[in-house]
Amino acid sequence: MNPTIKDVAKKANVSIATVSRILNEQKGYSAKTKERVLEAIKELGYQPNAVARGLINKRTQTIGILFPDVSSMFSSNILKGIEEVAHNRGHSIVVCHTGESGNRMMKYLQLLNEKRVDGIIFTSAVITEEYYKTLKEMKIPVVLVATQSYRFPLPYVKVDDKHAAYSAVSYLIEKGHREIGMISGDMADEIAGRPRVEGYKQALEDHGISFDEKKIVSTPGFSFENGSGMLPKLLKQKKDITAVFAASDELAVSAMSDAFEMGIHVPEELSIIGYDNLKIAEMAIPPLTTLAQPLYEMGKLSAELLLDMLVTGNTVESRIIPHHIIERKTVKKVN
Amino acid sequence: MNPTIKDVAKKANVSIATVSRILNEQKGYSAKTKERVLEAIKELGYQPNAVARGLINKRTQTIGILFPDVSSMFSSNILKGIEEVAHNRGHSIVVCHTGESGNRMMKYLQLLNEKRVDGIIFTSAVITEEYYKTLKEMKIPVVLVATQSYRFPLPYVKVDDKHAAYSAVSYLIEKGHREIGMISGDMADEIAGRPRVEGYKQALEDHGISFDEKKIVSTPGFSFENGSGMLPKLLKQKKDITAVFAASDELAVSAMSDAFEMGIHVPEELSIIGYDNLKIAEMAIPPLTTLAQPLYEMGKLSAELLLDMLVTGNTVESRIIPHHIIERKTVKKVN
DNA sequence: ATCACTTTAGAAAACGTTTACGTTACTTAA
DNA sequence: TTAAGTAACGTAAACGTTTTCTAAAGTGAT
Repeated sequence: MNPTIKDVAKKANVSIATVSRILNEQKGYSAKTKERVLEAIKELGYQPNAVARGLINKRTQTIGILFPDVSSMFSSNILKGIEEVAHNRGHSIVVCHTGESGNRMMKYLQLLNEKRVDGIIFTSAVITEEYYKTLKEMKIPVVLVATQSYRFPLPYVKVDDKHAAYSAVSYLIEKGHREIGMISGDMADEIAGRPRVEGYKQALEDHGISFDEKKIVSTPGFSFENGSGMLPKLLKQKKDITAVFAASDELAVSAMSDAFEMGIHVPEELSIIGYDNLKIAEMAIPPLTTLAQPLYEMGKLSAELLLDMLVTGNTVESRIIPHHIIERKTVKKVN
Repeated sequence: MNPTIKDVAKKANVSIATVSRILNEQKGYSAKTKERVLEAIKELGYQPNAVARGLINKRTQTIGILFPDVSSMFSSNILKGIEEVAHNRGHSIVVCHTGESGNRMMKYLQLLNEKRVDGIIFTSAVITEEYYKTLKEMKIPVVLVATQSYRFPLPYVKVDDKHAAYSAVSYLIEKGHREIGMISGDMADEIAGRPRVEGYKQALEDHGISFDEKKIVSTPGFSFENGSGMLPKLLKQKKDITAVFAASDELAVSAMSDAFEMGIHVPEELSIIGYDNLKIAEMAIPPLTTLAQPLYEMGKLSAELLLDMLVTGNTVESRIIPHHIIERKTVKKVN
C-alpha cells in the first residue's frame, strides 16, 4: 500500500499533525523537525492522498467540463485552453461528452455532483430549466463558454455572434461583393444560428443591399456533413451570387468541396468566408479566410473566471471576446 | 450543505448502515424499510459522496489520460473513444496535456497518483525509464494507445506501423506507381517514424523497386506546419516522382497545399496517400486517400482493456489493430 | 527565580462512507 | 415449547487527511 501520513509521522517521530502542518506550509514546528519529516517523506516516497484531503476540505481541486462533442476541433481547442490554466492553478479536469442532443447531460451532472467537483464549465449547448435547476442545487460556480443563456443568469465567455457575422459580411461588402449568400447552420439555434443570420441581414441593410430569402440556405447543424450539397442548393436558388458567408469553417470547407466538384474556382469565381478559424481553415486549399473566434483563449479565460469565482466566492462578469477576421485566400476583391 | 447519509438515516429512522446497504444493493433489510429510505433519499435529494466512498473503497472510479496534445484531431478521436466506454462502465476520466516534449509528464504522473486514479492510459509518447518507474510504483493498470514500449512490458493498442506503411506503399505500387517519394515525419521516432519508413522500404524492395535516399524527406514532426515546404524539397531532390506517401494526414494535406501552390494537380500529376484518416482527410480537396488507423475504436478498446485489468486484476494482452486503406481521390492509376 | 508570552508539538474530533461484528426478532422443525 | 437457524438491523471502527484545542517547553524581561 501507499505510505500514509501516519507512516511518515512514525518514521520521523512526530505526530501526524506536525507532518500535516509541514506539508501545508503552516507554522508550528522547528527547522530540525521539518528536516526530519521531509527526509522521512522522501525515504518513504510518500504522496498525500488527495481523496482524503478532498473529504475533509470539501474541495476536490477538480472541475468538470461538459462538451456536446469532445472530438470536434471546436471543442478540443477550448479544452486545451481550459486544461492549461486549470492545471497551472492546481486543478484537474474531468471531461464529459454529453452528445449533440445532450441526452447524457443529466447523468453527467449527477456524476459531477457525486464526485464533488469544485466547478463546472459548460460548452456550446443551451441550458434548460432542468439543467439550471440541478446546477443551482449543486451550489458551485458555473461558467459557460461559446454559449450563453438568455433565461438564466450564468456568466459566459463568447464572441458577439451577431456582431461577428456582421463583420464578416461587411468585409465581403468592402471587397466589392453585393450578391452575398449565406449557409447558415441551424436557424432555430438561438446561440449560433439566429444571431449570425441577423448579423448577416443587418450588414446587408446597413450597406443598402436588400435581403432576399433565396440568398440563404440553412442546415441542421454546423458540421462538414451538414454542409454537403448546400452550395449547389444555394446557387440554384440564386445564381448570381459572388460570395458566401458560411456560419462555420466546416460548412465553408464543405462549400469549397462542392465548388470544386462543380468546377467553380475559389476565389476567382466565388468568394467564401468562414467562421471559427479552426485548424482546417489554414489547411484548406486555398486557405480559408474566416472570422476567428479565439477558442483557445476563450477556454483559458473561462477557466480563469471559474477559478476566480472559486477563490473569491463572488460571481463574475460575463465576457464578450473580441473577434477578428483572418484574411487568407478565399475572398477576392471584385468591382 | 449537501445532505449526508446520516441525514437520510435519521429521516428514515434507520441506521446509516442500512442506508448504505440499500444504496449498494446488498441485502439485510425489508421491503418496507427500503421504501422508507428511498423516499427519504428522494425528499432530501441525497446524492452519495463519491470522495468519501473513494476513501474507504480505495477506488475512485476515475482514470487518468495523458496526451501530448489534447487539441489535436488525433488525440481527440482517441479521447472520444475512451470517454465513451469509461463512462459507460462507471468511470470518469481526467485528461492531462503533457506537451509535445513531455515536460509536464512527471508532474501529471504525481498528480494522478495523489488523486488515486484507478488506472492510466498513455498516448503516443515514449515511456522513459523514469516514467515507467513511477508508473510501476503506483501499482495501477496502465495501457498504451497508439504507442508501445520496446523496453517495458506495458500492454498497448495500436496498428502495426511498419505493416500499415507497407500496405499504403504497396497500394501505390499496385496503382502503377514506381517512383514513389515519402514525407516521413521524424525518423528518429521509434514508434511512428522509423517503422513507417521501414514499411516503405520493404514494400519497394518486395516489388523490385530500388530504394533511393533522395526519395525520402523527413520532418521534425507530423503536423501540417512541419510538412510545409517538404514537397518542393522532395521534388527538387528527385523530380520524376509520381506519388508520395505521407506519414500523416497533416503532412499529406500540407503536401497538397504545396502542390496547389506549385500548380501541380493532385491526383492528375501527382498521387498522394496519407496516414491516419483524420477528419481533414475527408475534408481535403480533393478528398485524401489514406491509411486509416481506427482511432476512435482504439480509444474504446484501450479503455476496455484497462477496465478489464481493473476488475480482474490480471494483466492483459496487447492488441494490434487492423488497418485499412480508405480510397478517396488523391491517388490515380498510372501505367 | 518568577512571570508572561510565544513557539513547538500532540491528542482527538471531524469529513461521509463501507463493513465486520453483534444483537435482536422472526421462522421453522421437532 | 424450545432449539436452531436466518433475516433485519445497529454499533463502531476504519479509510487518510486537516484542524481545534491543549499542554509542554522555550524565551526574555524583571
